Amino acid sequence: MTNKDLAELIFPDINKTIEDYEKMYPRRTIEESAAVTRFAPSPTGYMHIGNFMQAIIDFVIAKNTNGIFYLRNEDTDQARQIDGAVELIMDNLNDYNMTPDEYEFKDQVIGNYGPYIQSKRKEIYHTFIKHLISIGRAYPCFCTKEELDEMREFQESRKVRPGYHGAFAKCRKLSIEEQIERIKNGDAYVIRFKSNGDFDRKFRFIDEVKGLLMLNENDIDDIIMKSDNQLPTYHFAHVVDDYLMGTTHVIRGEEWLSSVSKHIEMFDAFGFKAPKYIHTPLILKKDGNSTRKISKRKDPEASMSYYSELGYPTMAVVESLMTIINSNYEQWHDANPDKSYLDFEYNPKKMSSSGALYDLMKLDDISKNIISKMTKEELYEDSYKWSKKYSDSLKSIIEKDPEYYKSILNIEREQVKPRKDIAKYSDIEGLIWYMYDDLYNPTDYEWGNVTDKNEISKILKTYMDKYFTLDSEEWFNKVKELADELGYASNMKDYKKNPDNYKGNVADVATVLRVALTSQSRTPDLCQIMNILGKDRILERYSSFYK
RNA sequence: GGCCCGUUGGUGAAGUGGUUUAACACAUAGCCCUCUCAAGGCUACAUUCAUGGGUCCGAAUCCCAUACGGGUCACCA
Repeated sequence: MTNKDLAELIFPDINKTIEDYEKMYPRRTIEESAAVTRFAPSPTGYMHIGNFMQAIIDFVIAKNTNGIFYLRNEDTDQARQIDGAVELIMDNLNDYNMTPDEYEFKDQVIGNYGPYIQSKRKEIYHTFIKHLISIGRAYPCFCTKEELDEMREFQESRKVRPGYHGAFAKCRKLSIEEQIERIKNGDAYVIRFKSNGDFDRKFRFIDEVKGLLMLNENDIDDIIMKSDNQLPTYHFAHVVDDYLMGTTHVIRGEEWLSSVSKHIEMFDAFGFKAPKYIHTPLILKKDGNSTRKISKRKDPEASMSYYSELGYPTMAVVESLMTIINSNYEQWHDANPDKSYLDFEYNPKKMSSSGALYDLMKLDDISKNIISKMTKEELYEDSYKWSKKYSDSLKSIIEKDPEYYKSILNIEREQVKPRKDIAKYSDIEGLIWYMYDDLYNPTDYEWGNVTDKNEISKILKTYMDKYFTLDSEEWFNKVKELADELGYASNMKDYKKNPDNYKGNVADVATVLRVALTSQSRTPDLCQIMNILGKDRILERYSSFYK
């Protein structure tokens, strides 16, 4: 009885070899410098901002080098599967214009290195495991959960390093005859990798972000195939898939750093070259006095849906993440305002190796700048698209009269330094509602210094009778004339010199005009608002204050 | 607990032994501009790079120790 017999017993239906698969998936014919990256989420119904940041890095590296960015669905844990999770990931990637070059979605396979869904790759994994068994680098383990728990307790009580290694790896000592007999007997088993490592020995590992690391060798016999005798664990699938799919750069969270010794040993066992690794820092969150990993349960901003729902332009989210990815991005972008972030050359060595707090204030700032630079058409398109998904009220406002809506968006837009007051599309309604008669039903007027009803009436009446104009050149001069006539200072400097000579100043007069028209004390350029509203509607709103 | 990673201001950070009296951006505060607001302009904001030692003519930058924070030790990825 040999290892081959054992392998044959476990996988009788597997006839292919590793070489067969290497022929099926030949090395990619791309330039030497081209990178192949992958986004490999597990479909748990949620897109985490940290994962998304990694996807951006994957995407940028691939685009930087004329390489390939592909999506792989890591669904080896059936228990955590959530319906619709794959759709959510695809939608998210599409929303951000990050459609992968290769992927598998709804029976559609794009790319020659699939299947891109791990649960459809069983035969491949089995072939590779069969090979490992036949060369004596993997074996069946019959330990029950109880036995393993007992082992762990024992290890803890004796303060020895926990895990299935060395003398604790009971099943690696079983003879082949014994193994075969127990399998024939129907005993449940998993397949474990047989480690040759020595924990006390170190090896050099280069992480593209952190640089040279001295890590302990792995000596744990990890499970590579679960007891369903079908699906592999992450560690094994990672090695097989990234080899076969030709991944050159693996971008993943820092939490994986402690498993690289396992992965490296497995790559070695097959004689495969391991990819480059970029272990990204965690995104953190300040919680009181301490910082912690941003959490799906506690922090809504951990989910990408948070940004979609509030209506941040996708580029704002991307750019804010780019500043974390490479902090020199912002300066580069200022120097190259017309270039896409995909032209920015990502450098893992410039990435911070400590966790970063994601700053929502910064996001707002970036977003305001981006929105201020959009044309009214672009803002209209984008905000309308958003409203259709997230805001019925904004949607109906827009649909009532798209041209009117655009004219409002255009206030203080087409100028050298455009207005920056919208950070996200959910802000819009609260900024423009008073421009709509059917929404305009104010209960509170934010009057300034002038509150006397008679005075307000007088200002409004006089304005409409004698000084009204929609000509932007003339507009403010007329307001000044109005101020003069009613005893308010039209010149601020004069007013500051002798405030007692006047009832107030031209700002007070303008405030009355503004509040009586919008109920708001803070609005964009009043002349532009008046132009959009038109004389009739202005008169209608003003006349309600007449005495 | 073992192993690994990290620690520059409120935040992201630049910085790799000598024009660093520590860039830049956000936030905050003040002033200016101004019909309000949003902007914009100007100014302020770390005598100091977690702490303590050391190496050196010279250290945020190199070395050691300590402290603190994080990750990981699953048939989860």
